[in-house]
Amino acid sequence: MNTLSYGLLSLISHSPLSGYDLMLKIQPFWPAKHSQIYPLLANMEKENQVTFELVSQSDKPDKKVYSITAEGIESLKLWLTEPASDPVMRDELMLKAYCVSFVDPAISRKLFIDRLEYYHMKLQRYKDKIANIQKADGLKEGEVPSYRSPLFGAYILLNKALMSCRTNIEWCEWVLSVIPPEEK
Amino acid sequence: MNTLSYGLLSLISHSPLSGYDLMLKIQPFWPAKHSQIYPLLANMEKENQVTFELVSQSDKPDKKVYSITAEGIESLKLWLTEPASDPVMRDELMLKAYCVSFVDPAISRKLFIDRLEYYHMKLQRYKDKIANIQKADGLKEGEVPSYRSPLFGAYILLNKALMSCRTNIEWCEWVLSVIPPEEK
DNA sequence: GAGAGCATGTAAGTGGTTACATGATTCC
DNA sequence: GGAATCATGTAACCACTTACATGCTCTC
Repeated sequence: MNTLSYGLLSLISHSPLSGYDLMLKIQPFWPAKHSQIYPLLANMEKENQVTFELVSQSDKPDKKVYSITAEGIESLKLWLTEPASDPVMRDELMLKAYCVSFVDPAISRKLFIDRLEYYHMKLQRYKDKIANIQKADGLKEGEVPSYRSPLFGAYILLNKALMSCRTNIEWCEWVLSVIPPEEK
Repeated sequence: MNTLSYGLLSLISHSPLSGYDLMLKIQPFWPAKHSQIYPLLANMEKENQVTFELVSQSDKPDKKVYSITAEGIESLKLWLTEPASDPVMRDELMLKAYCVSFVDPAISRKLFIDRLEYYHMKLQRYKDKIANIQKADGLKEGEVPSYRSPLFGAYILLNKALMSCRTNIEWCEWVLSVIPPEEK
């Protein structure tokens, strides 16, 4: 059971999901490819943390839908009592930013303009998701789901994503404002 | 030449550094252990991206101090013209946050209190560093080094670190304000 | 019929961590 | 003498990515 396994278990704990669904859902919090996820699910099934059910679909291929077991819930609770390890952020733009002085402002600006676009795209997606949660829980704007609501976790996470995204946008715009517009 | 190699090259481009120094300096932007860095430096030396000089020290063990070559500078410039790959963030706290509802508020609170302390520590370190840069470049509070200054990159990066840190602190405090204080 | 999305898996290779190994120097 | 920091390296292992492989279903 590594960190990604616990992450998958977290998602499954809220509602049964297929490996494919898990792969899509976990991206914002812990990027992982399907090739990493499927073997972990098989292991967790062997260790009775999850069970699966084969679900036939008429409009799509069949799938394995995983559910958490009582044993899995206990593992999750135990894991939550342990301190979280330090966050790891790896961003090539940070490395490039360190030596932008070597190249023309136009080249530097492009890096930050691209990144700005990336964050604007993310921002819109997070906004949509948070609106969905509020609709699902019948909440008004800015109202927070109750601590015991299964949506509480998703809500605080989306807020974090939203806040980080806005900060990143602010930073990119500031950097663009301090890079000279042109140079020959 | 992978991303970490270019990151090392970025740092070396500003001033000659030993493998040990590089290991310490690159942590905030691209965490890496010495065991990963030393072999990459040896490779880059073989490919004439960097050269090293053995420096004897009286108060400390001898070291290899690496400098960038003309060829290395060209590689850096070329790398800067390529778009930066998407940032990767992996934070165990995000996964735990998703299922905090399963445990008592006291256990959840601890996770965020610990993280808050972590970010406060970081914040102080970044503040100190930014003050050092402004002193080194003879700048006033809020004044930005010129684009061509070798400190420009470090300055914008430290600002990013500072802003992100503050946003994370804000988020942790908000989460603590929406987790009920106790429960029996 | 081709392409895109859904769905699951394995194999090979790279990136990154932990552990092993050594040794100098300084401070307590 | 022991612990901490500086300094460099290798080996084994785990995490992660890319590529290979297969097949269903829907839309154009």
